[in-house]
Amino acid sequence: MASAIPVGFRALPLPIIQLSLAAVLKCGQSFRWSAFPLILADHSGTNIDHSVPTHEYRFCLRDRLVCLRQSSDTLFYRSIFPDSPLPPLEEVKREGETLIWLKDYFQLDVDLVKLYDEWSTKDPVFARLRSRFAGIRMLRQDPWENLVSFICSSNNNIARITKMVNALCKHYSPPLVSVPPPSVQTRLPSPVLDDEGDVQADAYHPFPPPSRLAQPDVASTLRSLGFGYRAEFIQKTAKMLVEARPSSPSTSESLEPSEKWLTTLRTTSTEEARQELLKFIGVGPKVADCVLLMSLDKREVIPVDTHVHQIAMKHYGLRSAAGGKKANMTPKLYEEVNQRLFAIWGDYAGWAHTVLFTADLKSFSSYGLPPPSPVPTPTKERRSADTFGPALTATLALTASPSPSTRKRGRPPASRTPLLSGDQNPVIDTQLPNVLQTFADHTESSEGASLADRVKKRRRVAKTVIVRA
DNA sequence: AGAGTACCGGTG
DNA sequence: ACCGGTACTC
Repeated sequence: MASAIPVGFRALPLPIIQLSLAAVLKCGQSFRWSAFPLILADHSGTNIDHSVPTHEYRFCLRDRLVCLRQSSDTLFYRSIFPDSPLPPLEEVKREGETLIWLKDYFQLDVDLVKLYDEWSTKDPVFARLRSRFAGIRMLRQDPWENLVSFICSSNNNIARITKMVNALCKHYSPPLVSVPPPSVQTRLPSPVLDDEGDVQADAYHPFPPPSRLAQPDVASTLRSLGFGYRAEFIQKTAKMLVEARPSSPSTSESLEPSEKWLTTLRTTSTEEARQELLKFIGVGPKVADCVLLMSLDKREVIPVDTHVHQIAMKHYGLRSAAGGKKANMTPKLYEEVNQRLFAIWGDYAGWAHTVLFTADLKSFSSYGLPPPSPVPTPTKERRSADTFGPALTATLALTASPSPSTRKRGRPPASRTPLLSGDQNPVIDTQLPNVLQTFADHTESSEGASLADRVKKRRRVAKTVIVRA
């Protein structure tokens, strides 16, 4: 049965193995996507029909709410604006913009299957996972939102980070639109009586700009919102950013200068960008690396936390001097883990790391069998005891990591096969010209700088930090 | 320099 | 206790 296009949506042909919304939007990259079930869970719990979307996902941008649904071979999208409905011509134009945003945000010009193939040949551990954890790719997020979100992430869990980020948006930016949740389809023809009049619309708030969070009272307010000690971090970081690049009074609608500056770090070297990020309060090695990877195009960067450390020890033969479970994450250890994993995965190591990381989330331990299926119900995030499923005790005969001087980081994109096959019917998007911004060719000249080195130097002394050549 | 500790909630 | 870390001190 040819899957019907949901009313109001447009269709983009896209195999689910290239992008699994269910996995990617809920695995701790972005914390601002909301998910709605579209189908009442049937009691058997089996035989889920993947030709029909099971969920709708929503994300609030500056000027529009983006709504997504996904079937096994199609991504459905639509936008909702404060002033909709729009004139037909205007709507076509705006949906074109949304499509461009989608391709950029999901980095759809990167062939994920090709990457999976490459990782599989290099890494038997990955090869065993790939079928169960397909479609997990790196988002290309807004750097400012990404930075704030991951300042929140320190010593924290996904559920709480999500609450915090949502509270922050609700408190510091006005609602853009209010939209009722999508209607749920029941399997049986007898419709459950839903008091149609009572369905309350959810308000969607964009992410607030730096200037809004730079105000002094923000710290105490965020504290009262449950941010803990991160409240001060956020306010101080916003203040630093705004003071370094003040907004001119006239800029109203576009990005603030500080946001634009953050985005320019996409075209700088990884090391240079990292040093800039480490200047901010509340940003240490882990958070900096998350931002580098998730919004600044540094796809080779592997953020190392205790879980990644565990994974490296369990599956990749990492035996640290200070090994053992209770080893503190020292800069030295951080670099060890980082280097070991980079040696295995190479250029897109950060992307590979995210697949493994997601696979290690308990909420994804039951992530469908091949081909990928949506996550059952958002369960609580937790690490699974036996990660990666049964029989993964393969000890790897790992070759020694390349010396720091030989390791190459940040090479230009490798695989760029277009995924989107075009020409469908009018409602379906045809292949658009590739308007996506491609990565700048930031070939590293500073290969010698090890993480251990760069972590040593601390913020505020950063003026002394010179990127080595 | 490198190790140790406090920190804000939440979870097990 | 443990935690998807960081700032600060010694």
